[in-house]
Amino acid sequence: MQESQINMNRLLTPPPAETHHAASAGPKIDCSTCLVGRICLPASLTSTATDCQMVQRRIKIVRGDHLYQLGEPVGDRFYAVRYGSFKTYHLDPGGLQRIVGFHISGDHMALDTMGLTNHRCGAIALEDSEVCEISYDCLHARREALIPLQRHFYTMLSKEIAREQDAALLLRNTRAEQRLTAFLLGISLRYAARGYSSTSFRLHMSRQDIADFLGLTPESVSRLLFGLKSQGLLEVSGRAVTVLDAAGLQRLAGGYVSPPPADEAETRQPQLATAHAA
Amino acid sequence: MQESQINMNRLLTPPPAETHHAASAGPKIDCSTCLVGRICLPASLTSTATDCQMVQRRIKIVRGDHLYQLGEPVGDRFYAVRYGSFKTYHLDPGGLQRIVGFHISGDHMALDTMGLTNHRCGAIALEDSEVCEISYDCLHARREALIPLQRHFYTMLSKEIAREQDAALLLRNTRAEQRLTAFLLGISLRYAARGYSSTSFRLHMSRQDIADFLGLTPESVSRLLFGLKSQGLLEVSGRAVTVLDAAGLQRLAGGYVSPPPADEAETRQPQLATAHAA
DNA sequence: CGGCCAATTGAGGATCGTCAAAGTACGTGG
DNA sequence: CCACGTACTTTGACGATCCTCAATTGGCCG
Repeated sequence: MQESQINMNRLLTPPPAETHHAASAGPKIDCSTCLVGRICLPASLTSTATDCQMVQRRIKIVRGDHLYQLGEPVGDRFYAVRYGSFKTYHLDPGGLQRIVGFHISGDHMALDTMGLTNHRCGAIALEDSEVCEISYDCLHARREALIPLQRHFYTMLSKEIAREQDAALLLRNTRAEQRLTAFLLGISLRYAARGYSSTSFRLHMSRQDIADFLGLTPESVSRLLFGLKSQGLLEVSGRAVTVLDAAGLQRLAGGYVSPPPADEAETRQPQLATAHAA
Repeated sequence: MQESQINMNRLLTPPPAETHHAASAGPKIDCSTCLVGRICLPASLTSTATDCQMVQRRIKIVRGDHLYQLGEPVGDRFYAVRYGSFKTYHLDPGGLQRIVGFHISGDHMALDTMGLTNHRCGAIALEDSEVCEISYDCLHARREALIPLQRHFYTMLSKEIAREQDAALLLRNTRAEQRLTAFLLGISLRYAARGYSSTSFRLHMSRQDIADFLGLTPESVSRLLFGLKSQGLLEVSGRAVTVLDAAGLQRLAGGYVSPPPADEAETRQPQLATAHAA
């Protein structure tokens, strides 16, 4: 966590009503007087938020600095942007930084970490900014007191978000062949995790559905499958698929898997590999 | 909700241990004997799940039938696939069905509806399948008793998922120009919602970041911006943007917006259009 | 003023979509 | 059991989109 007091590049950032000039842990932070309160929180909840000290402190981040690092342990908190803007990113399988999204005032960040132990994304300030740090404690008596079932529920939600992020990552950064390969490998892995054969399975969806999911056309899917067949990587007959060379497919997929298995993909270690520019 | 007793296309679906042949609301459903229990739930939680009657009933769905419809009101429940497979879809701005994802045994569905009132996606069985219906009630004493702050928190998470889904939708189905336009309009809308000018603003991120986020190259972004400029739709100078013809941009974006504003995109009414089966 | 990074511009080419048609699987009905 | 119709899948030719590579311009900071 970084803080600072310098401020520049303030084209769109009106000076906040009253700013504490460091990570301020003042007695009580009043959400009802916050200029972005109506975006960040329903009006009916601002007084509640103030009462239970939802915002524990405000943090200033200098342009270019991290609010939180990728892989960093998650504290029991998330953030709301008070002013300024951020980008969040994660690393693709090649270890390159890839944008997940942009966040401006009123937006929330690190919501996807609720059920995780480490940050999946890093957050960098695009300009000098300030965020409100919000603790989960105000939402539950105490996080440690969460019943395991609830905890698991949160984890599921976080992974749902992670799944969508990974799907978007794949769509943004890969070519058709790589995308399809990653898709097939994903299916294979998921079946394997459930005790089915990972090398011989049936695609229950149509080519149209696969194409749609991968941002392609059915014709392309068909041609690409033929291509993989020609390379001796798999056997395809209609919807029946047999993986012949899993390692070869892995190589083609280049570390991507889509969609990730439902519950078995823990915080993955981004391993460095061949780097290719955008 | 549909149920049936016929079963076919069972290439990958071993007969579940003991199957109730309709939507069965038997006294207690035992998760510890379920074959997918280890995928769907941590082993340490299966007995807890059984005790608090987490799974209220099991539902059979015939191939091609909906588990839930798009736009349908959300009951306080979500689903786990017991066997079979599903696709989830939503409609693009043109009203066409677009795949969100595929789900096989052990996967969860409708998790993204926790904080919503209506289903954002429809779910269709790709083969004869069975799901476990799980109530939120086991996670909290009673959903109605949720404190407003918690409710809002859930809503935020759901919208986070929705945001990611929409981003993926955009990436899959649009061309570069449409994508960039949708991006700019999204920025504009978000600024407007925060009281800033929606017609004149500054892009705080680099062209590289924009390109990365949209699955393009910086060169393309640059060219496309020039194109929009040539069409008289906006004025660009470095990172400063002035929208000249918002209506024209809307037309180009074709109903897409990326990313959706943080909190103002409520449950959209899906208009029925061409439907095509699995 | 000079250096560095970001942004632009240009030329060429690979990828993948579009359109059209033929082939195949599957379920239905005779 | 076989014929038929429908929907899905494959195959082919062509073209647009967008990436790649390279060089130039512009802006910001020391």
